[in-house]
Amino acid sequence: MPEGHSVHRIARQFDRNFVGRVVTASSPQGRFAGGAAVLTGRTPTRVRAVGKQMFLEFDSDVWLRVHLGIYGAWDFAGEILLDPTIASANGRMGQTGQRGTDAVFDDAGENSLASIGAPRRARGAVRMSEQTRGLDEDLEEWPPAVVGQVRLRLLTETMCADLRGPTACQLQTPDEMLATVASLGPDPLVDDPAAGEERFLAAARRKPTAIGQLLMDQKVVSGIGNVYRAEMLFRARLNPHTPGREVPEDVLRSLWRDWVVLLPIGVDTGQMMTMDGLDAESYRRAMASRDDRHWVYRRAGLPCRVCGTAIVLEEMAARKLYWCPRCQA
DNA sequence: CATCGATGTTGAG
DNA sequence: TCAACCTCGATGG
Repeated sequence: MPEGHSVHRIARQFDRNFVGRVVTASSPQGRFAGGAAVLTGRTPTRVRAVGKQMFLEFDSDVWLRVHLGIYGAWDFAGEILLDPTIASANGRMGQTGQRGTDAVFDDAGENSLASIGAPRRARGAVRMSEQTRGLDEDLEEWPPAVVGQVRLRLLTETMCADLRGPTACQLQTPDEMLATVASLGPDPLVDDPAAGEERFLAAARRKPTAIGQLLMDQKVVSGIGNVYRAEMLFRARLNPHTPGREVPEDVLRSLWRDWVVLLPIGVDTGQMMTMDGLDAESYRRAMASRDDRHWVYRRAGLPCRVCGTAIVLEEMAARKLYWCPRCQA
């Protein structure tokens, strides 16, 4: 489920909490036992996020590549050092350095600092109920009990990161990591924006493929998923079926520049906020509820926020596509 | 309790 | 084009 913004947020958490600290790695589920054995005793040295993929380097010259796919998520627990550059949507950002309680039990779902990736609303709720029953803080387990299917657990003295449900979790050599990165389209937070714009333009122009599919193609541009795709097309008032080669160059450039704007907002807020020009009350509502956050995504049959026409839902390349047939005619 | 669906990608046919 | 992958919260009976 995570689009590019989530991966950059996760990378920042690893940079803050794991880089420079020796880890113990394990695969409670067993499906990454070999990789965990290789990582144990090593120290993360740096982290890269490109599009929807994260690369964590360990000494020496071992890279962990993780792609969360549609189900994956990282759960963090322990004395989480919050990254000062990212905010928590529910305002608990300021409560740093606490084990368990606030950060872990944050129930903000996709916005939670404790769980980034697929929404994990109930996880926090479950533990909340235990706490409500009077769970003594001293009895909190460390390391935390494994819950569910954990592919990879990375443990430092103070932090625990559990990876579950990834599409990809593998070790790479430096060359393999570089080859993977080279296969990906430009990412506004990795590439120089001007250079990225040219790369995007070169990959999208002259293509017979619908722009709605090109935006989802990670070789064309990195990090855009189904939500940002639909929203960016609406913001550009562009028909999703327009072949890339028929999209005017200045419109293609504006699509890239819109991604340059939207991605950092997503990284900073933890939400795919794609509406702008809102008054204070509308903005508050949009940040509070996903139903009020988007122009067209998940709004099938509802009136377009601009023209009132019913939002269309159709399948494009086996993914749900939402758009306004009037605004995006 | 069973079934469905999701912010994704790969590879077979 | 479509099934498979993989996890779990939401939904419905």
